[in-house]
Amino acid sequence: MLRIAREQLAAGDDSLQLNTIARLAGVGVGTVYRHFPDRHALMEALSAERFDELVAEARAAAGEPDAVAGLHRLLRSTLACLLADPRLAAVLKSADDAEVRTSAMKAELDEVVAGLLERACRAGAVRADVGADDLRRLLCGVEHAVRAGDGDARRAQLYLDVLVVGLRPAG
Amino acid sequence: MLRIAREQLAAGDDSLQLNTIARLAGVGVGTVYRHFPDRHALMEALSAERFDELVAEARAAAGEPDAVAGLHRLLRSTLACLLADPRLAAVLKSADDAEVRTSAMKAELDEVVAGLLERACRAGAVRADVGADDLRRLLCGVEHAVRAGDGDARRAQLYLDVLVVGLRPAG
Amino acid sequence: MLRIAREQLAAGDDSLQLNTIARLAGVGVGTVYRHFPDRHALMEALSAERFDELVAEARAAAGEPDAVAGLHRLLRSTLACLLADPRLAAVLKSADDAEVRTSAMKAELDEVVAGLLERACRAGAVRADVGADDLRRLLCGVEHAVRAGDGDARRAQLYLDVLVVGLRPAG
Amino acid sequence: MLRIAREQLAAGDDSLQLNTIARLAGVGVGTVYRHFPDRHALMEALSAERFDELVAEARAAAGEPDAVAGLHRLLRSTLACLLADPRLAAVLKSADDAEVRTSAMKAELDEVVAGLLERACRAGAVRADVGADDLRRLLCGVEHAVRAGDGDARRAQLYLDVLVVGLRPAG
DNA sequence: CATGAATGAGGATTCATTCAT
DNA sequence: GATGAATGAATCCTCATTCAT
Repeated sequence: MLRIAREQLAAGDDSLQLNTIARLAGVGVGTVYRHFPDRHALMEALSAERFDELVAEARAAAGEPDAVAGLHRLLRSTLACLLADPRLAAVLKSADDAEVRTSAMKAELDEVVAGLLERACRAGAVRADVGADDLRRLLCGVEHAVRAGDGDARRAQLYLDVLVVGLRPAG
Repeated sequence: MLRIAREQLAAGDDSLQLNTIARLAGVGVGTVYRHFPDRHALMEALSAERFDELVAEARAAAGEPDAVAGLHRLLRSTLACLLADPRLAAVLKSADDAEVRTSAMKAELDEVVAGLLERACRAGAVRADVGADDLRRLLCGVEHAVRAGDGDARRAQLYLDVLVVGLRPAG
Repeated sequence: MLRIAREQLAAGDDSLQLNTIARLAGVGVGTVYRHFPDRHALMEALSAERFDELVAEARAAAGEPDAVAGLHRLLRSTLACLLADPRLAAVLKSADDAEVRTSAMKAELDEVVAGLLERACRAGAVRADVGADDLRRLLCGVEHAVRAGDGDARRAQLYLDVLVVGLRPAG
Repeated sequence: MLRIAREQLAAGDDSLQLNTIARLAGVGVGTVYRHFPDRHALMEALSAERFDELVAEARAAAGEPDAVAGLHRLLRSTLACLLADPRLAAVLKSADDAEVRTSAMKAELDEVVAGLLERACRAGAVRADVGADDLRRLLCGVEHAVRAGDGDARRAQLYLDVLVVGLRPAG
């Protein structure tokens, strides 16, 4: 069922029609509705797996001895995740979650990132007034900027660079 | 008619239904369709005025003797415009325009910004591999980041700061 | 639902609007669309019953010992069917069918008619260069001619007569 | 204006939208409406020229010394006209005319044909119970039959043949 | 007499959602 | 719990027609 939904998205159909998914998945519409009350819930479910990967990546980055290297790794891998799955970006941005698990993962991510940020800050690589939430929003912004143009992948590196430099304490 | 559309948007209705607008404006649906073949055209029309202001601001910023000060002013005013009118941001991002005038204004803006960027680059405030198009996309990204959270206006200043610093030549 | 559609047609409304039918039938529009994707499908469904009768009649006519009498009977009964239900004539004319069943019935009809034609041909009542398809088209033509005037039923007999005579081998 | 309409029809657009014609013709919609109150009037105007040709042909056919040869010529040329211009066929079938001129031409045609028919009848080539009106309707029927299939031109000759033979006194 | 902007009834179609089986 | 037929509000858009200029 999720597989079908993913295939639909991959095929360029962003509408995520529950009816269509049900038909393609060979199950009744009601069944889909039972599992995912609305499209938002479906979206969260769709991105949950990637979200897991994202958190794992973040945790690994936070585990690096060198905080600055860890931060760079975090930024890079997070952006990669966001670009790989637009759904994930949407979930990350959205203020209200359909599933508690999503909220929990967000909190977990923020906690991990906050820890890394603090270390990076003490190392002088990041200004003090930037929090985990800011970082999330800024990364979503970069994702947005990358997506705005044609699919030129080299821009992703440039924009990420701008963010890395921009995060340094001003002066 | 545009007034009604703006009121609708102000009232939180982003759907921009041509039918509804027609009804509220007291004109026939056909009239709306005559003026704006589709929603995109309407959106461009809605933002055209602001776009004018934006270009004027950009021209003023580009006219400043100090290129760096000019650039900062450009970034600040552009972000302000984008935040003031979500439609403008959408038009700025979109790759294909409904009206030629919109494309013309985009070209004009890019030209003005490109000139300023070059000067700022020679002054050492901006890395050489960032073009007018990149700046536009990055600003849209910042707008996105600002909008992502609750309406905390102070974040706008922070994110803009990050962009300004991030644009400096790395190293 | 089909009943309502038939009533509409009987009432002189040839537009077969799916919306109207839904309303009158007391079912949702979607229901009608589920059953009949477009008007053509509805038309085929409407005429399917009569088409059955037509095929049965044709089969009976083909079963007559005297091929010539059978052919006359076939022409007479077919024309009667076409005049009784304009939908049936339309379906018979149309090149592409919505339902496979319709195509199957057409093929069946043609087969039966082709057999009878051959016998009648051998009996000297029909020229050799007229096929089942031609007969179908000619009958539709006669139907058209009958309908062209005011509803003078006597003309039907005359025009059918012209066809019968016209089918004879020239000379 | 008529030229534009004809071009539209030639291009396969049978809708004959007065608005479109006006736009393409570079005149106001009102102007079109002034000349042709409705689509029927336009259609008649469009076919008037052909109708002239048809009447001229009929007159020529009626003028032939040999009534039978004349009748055959009449049938052949009329069918050719009908096949050349679907509008003409529609006008010929329609019971009520928008313009008096159309009715006049119909009357004229019928008169000419009636005369020829009577001569052909006396010559034994046509049954007595077929009038000019019947002939018109039968020819429209043949046109219909020809059009029903793919554009196989050879069928036209066959069906016309069937009509010619069918018109002979039975027996 | 020409114009063409404005009209808005009308018709087609979709799709989220329910609920009896 | 699963099903999927039924629902019908909602939306889109067209186009014949009018009438003030």
